[in-house]
Amino acid sequence: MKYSQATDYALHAMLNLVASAPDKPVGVQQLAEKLGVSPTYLSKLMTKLVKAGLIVSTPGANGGYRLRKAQDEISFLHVIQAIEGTASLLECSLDHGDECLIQQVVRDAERQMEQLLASKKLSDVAKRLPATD
Amino acid sequence: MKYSQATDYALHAMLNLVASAPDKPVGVQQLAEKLGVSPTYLSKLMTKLVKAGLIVSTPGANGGYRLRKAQDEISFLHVIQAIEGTASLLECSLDHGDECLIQQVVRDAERQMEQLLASKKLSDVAKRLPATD
DNA sequence: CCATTAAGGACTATATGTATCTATAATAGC
DNA sequence: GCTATTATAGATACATATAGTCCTTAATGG
Repeated sequence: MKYSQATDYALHAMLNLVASAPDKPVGVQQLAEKLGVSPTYLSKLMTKLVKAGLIVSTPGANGGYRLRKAQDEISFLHVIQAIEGTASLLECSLDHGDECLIQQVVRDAERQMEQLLASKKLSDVAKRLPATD
Repeated sequence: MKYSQATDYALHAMLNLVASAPDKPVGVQQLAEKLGVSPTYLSKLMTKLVKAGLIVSTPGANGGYRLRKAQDEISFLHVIQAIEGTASLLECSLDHGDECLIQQVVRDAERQMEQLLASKKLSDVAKRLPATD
């Protein structure tokens, strides 16, 4: 089980936005160049982040993306779920009367992980960053 | 991000083995019937569990599968990793000098989840089971 | 020897992830 | 209003992973 590569791109793109001036939008071109991804592909991922309410986009000349909220209000979980979705890790395929005990265990574990990912904000990592990332 | 359906099958199959007599092997036919999966497909999953050292198989008449260790020594993590593998949740695609901070956060969260999954044994669920599962 | 059962290889189908290209819409600056 | 710039959306293509089938081989018990 792995996160998609898109999630990795998205997280790095978000950190780039954090490192940029908060008032000046960053274009997908610049972002794509830093991450070494194709602009058109990254563009789709950015759109997902927009729809998730994490960033805002402004089209047109001098347009681009910027954070919608403060960097200490955006968690890793926010970004990850914007890309990966919020589906549960394990869906029981059987139908044994009540709730599946196996499913419950896995969901507990999942919640544990999500709790940590929700507590980690972009600012936690950004403050330990050099110039690029 | 989701576990494959195969993981769900494997976990349920293991619990079935736990619920069965410890000396008498259970055939893939019976297991498949209970889980509602095709025997040939389930067979491949069982083989993975064998190779992971969780169960032993005996071919031939009256053959089948049985646990290799006690049920309180087999964790959810064992079963899950036997099917899903042990690859890390997020692999950083960039090469920024030192270790990627994003990756570190995700790995911490992953470890958190694995720790809980490792602490949950088959016996923890088995003792709260009715007849079937 | 024969019936039974697991293991393994080849193969197919479907879904998902990773893109690319083109067209459309919105915005800033002139 | 015109033009350049930039995000959005749709169609398409390709690779990989998942889910599943079928057939053959090997091992075991009676």
